[in-house]
Amino acid sequence: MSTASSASRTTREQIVDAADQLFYEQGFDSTSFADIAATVNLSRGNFYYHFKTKDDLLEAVIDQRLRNTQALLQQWEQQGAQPQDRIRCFIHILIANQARILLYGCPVGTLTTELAKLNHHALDQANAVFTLFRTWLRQQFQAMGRKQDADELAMHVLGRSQGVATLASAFQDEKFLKQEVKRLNQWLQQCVDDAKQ
Amino acid sequence: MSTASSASRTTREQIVDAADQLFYEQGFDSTSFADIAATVNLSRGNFYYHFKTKDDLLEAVIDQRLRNTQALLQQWEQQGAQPQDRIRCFIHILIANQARILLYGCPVGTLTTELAKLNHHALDQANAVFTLFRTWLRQQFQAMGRKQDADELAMHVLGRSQGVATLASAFQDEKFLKQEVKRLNQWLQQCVDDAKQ
DNA sequence: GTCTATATTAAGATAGAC
DNA sequence: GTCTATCTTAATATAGAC
Repeated sequence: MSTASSASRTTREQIVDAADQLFYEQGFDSTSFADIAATVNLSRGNFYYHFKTKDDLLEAVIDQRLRNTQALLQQWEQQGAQPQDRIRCFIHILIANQARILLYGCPVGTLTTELAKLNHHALDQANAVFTLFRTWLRQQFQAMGRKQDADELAMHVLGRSQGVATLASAFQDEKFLKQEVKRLNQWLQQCVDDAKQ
Repeated sequence: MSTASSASRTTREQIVDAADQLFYEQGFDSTSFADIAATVNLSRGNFYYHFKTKDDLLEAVIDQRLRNTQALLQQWEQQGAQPQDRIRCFIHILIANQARILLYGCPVGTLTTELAKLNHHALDQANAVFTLFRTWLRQQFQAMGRKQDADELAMHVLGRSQGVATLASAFQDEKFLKQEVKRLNQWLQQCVDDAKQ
């Protein structure tokens, strides 16, 4: 079996990647093994050699999302000189991922919402992706000097982003998305100015 | 067949009510006819006398939601003396429906998100509920004197509410919900003050 | 590690008696 | 208008050959 550092991905990795994308585009429940098998050119039967159940596959997908999110946050940590610059990196994902957000909403929010309705045991694991963003954002606001209300501000930014993704997707409204990103950046600048006093 | 004004609801009305609630709690796709039939004490077979397909039932549910929303907006129109008071009625549904929002999120946002992923033809109809709120909110901001950016403000309020519902549900966080309602009301007051100048 | 064939289950939908 | 019984389909999951 090849390692993660190998040039070509293992079948297992291909399955997880395909599932990750399809769960985002079609939802977890309505994505069948047949859909995934077709994407990676694999027979349905062979599927179960890699994952015993669909829930096992979901866990692998969420684990991958958790790792990818942590890598992304570390990257932003390098990119932004000031904490407010790093928070702007977060806000900017709405622009960077605009096309997919308009079509499928936020990958984190839509999955947690679906799993909550399905009463699925993997819900806590899916919510952990939100917690990664929340904790990271809180650290940035703390670094900005907002010790008292850093978590409240983190949740505010996270919530605003969720709302933008949901409505932009519902109305297929790129202009709204850009307007709200501008508003969020203005709000953030106000935070910076307030902290300076 | 009894009329809508009859004291006891028709079987059809009972089915729509049960489906309305279950689609909200469990999602449209994962709610089966068996679930609904059990709720209204009806056999699965008899179901098809009232609705030919599950999609027909969905359309009836959304139609009911559209009518209920219009009635709600008319009610708020009466309740609030000033347009800002009426907008506060809208913001206040986050508090009034808090328990259900914490468990199941926003009924409008979660349905449109699900139908978008299912590529369901009833998506436009479901989005029309959003449009009812949007148009009504826009009218209130126009009445406040914000002729130029009334629609942008309406979308902003709608988006903020969506974000609050999504995150409050994910984190089961009543405190966050209340904080954000407070912030939203403060933001609205700022709008009122700006308009007076 | 991958394949084909098949078992199992659940859900949407129909037929026909009452 | 409601019932029971049944059809059909699709999806998860398994068995066993290669």
